[in-house]
Order: sequence, then structure tokens, then C-alpha cells
Amino acid sequence: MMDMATAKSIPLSKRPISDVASSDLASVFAALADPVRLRLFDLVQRAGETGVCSCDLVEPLERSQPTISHHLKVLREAGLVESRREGTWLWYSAVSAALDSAAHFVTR
Amino acid sequence: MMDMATAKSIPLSKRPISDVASSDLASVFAALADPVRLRLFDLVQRAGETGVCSCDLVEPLERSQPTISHHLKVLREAGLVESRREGTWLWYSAVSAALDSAAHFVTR
DNA sequence: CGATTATTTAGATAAGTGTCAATATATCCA
DNA sequence: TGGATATATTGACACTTATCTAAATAATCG
Repeated sequence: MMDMATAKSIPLSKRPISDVASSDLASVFAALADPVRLRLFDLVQRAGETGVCSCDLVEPLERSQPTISHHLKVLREAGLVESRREGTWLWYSAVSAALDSAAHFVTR
Repeated sequence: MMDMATAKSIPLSKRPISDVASSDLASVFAALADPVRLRLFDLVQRAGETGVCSCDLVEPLERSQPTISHHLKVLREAGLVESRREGTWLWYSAVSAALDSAAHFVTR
């Protein structure tokens, strides 16, 4: 067995991505891997703190209301957006820290 | 019609992502949306300029050799990696600019 | 050439995904 | 309570994807 005093270890930050980490990260990328969903997230993100009413997302994306609802659910479950109810409407806003791991991976 | 002299336009950089752009970007994300492929790309990227022989990618990922070959093809077609032949072996290396658009999108 | 080794392709299968129409649920308001 | 509007769920469909085994192709070397 290797002498503990002389054993080398790779810094955490420089180690290959782990099995678990890759699955987590991959699901973030998966949420962005559809053109409609990407535009959806882009629109929500642009709406800032206030967010945007989901009723205003159907028309610009030229998909049915259930389809938009489905995509918003995917984004929500991926932790990329969150929603708050305002009467009959739902307002969606981007979760700011959600892309941190993706950003870290994707920038060298 | 609106007077040209007073018409406002949104700077290109602040406009919602276009239909075409979203499809292009989405396919980059799609290439990273699988855990095996993500680890694969990570390993290739770590190998730097020299790259890594694809024969050394099968064992760490615990998938059959044809499955690894398939994933490398996906990464190659997405422009994320490139390969050069060295005798019977293929050496893969990361294409450095490939993630630029993704990085731009993902860093607010 | 023929054997050996690396990689790709083909074919099969099980599971996942994007979409829609129809329906259900939730909320507001008169 | 009941109508109107916003959103979610269901069920169906076509299409894609991740994986494997088996077979084909490519390159090296004796």
C-alpha cells in the first residue's frame, strides 16, 4: 500500500466529473436541449424579477397551450424557473443560480 | 407608419433568441444532455491538445465499445470534438470554440 | 495475403420525448 | 352557485434515443 505521507491526490476541482455529478448536470442541459424550451427560458429570463405571465408565452412560441404548460413544467422541475400565482394567472421567473453548474462546466 | 427618425430598435444583443439560433444552441445542449456523453466530453477536454485515444475511453465509462463510438460520433457531429487518426487508433480532442455560444447563453 | 486489432455500421429493442385535442382543475366575479 | 378564463392533466401518436450483439470495414504487420 502507498505511504500516506507521500501519496498524491488530484485537487477536487481538477478531477473528472463524477457519475452523479454528470447525471445532475446532464439534466440541466437536457432542459435546455429543446428549441422551444430554450426560447421559453430566454423569454422568462428577460422578464427579470417580475417575471412573465405564462398566458403571454403561448402566442410567441406558436405551440398549443398544453405544450407550453408541459415545457414550463420541465423547466420548473429542472430548477430553472419558478412560478407564483397571481389570481388565475401564473407568473414565471428565472432562478438565478440555476445555471451556475452549467456555466462552470461550459467555461473552460 | 412609424417615423423612421424616431423609431426605436432593440440592440441585437438584447433581442430574444431567434428561431434558428435556438435550434443551433439547443443541439449543442442536446449533445451534453446525456451523462455518458458529458463524462466522455469531460475526459476528452482534460486530455488537452494531445487528445485521448478512444480505446482508453471505453473502460472508464462502463459501456460497450460501439456505444462509446456512437456517443463520440454525436459529439463530433455537434462540433464539440474532433478526431485524428494515428495508425489504427483515433485520437479525440476538444474543439475549444465549440462551447462559446453555450457559454454566452448560460452566463447571464 | 492473412491474422490481428481498432473502429464503425446494422439491426433490434426498450424507453423517452414533443406535440396535440379533449378533458379536468383552479380561480375569480357577478 | 354558476359562468368565464387560465392552467394542468390525460391519452394518443409519431419520432428519437441509448444500448446491446453481431457483423463489416480499416489499418498494421509478419
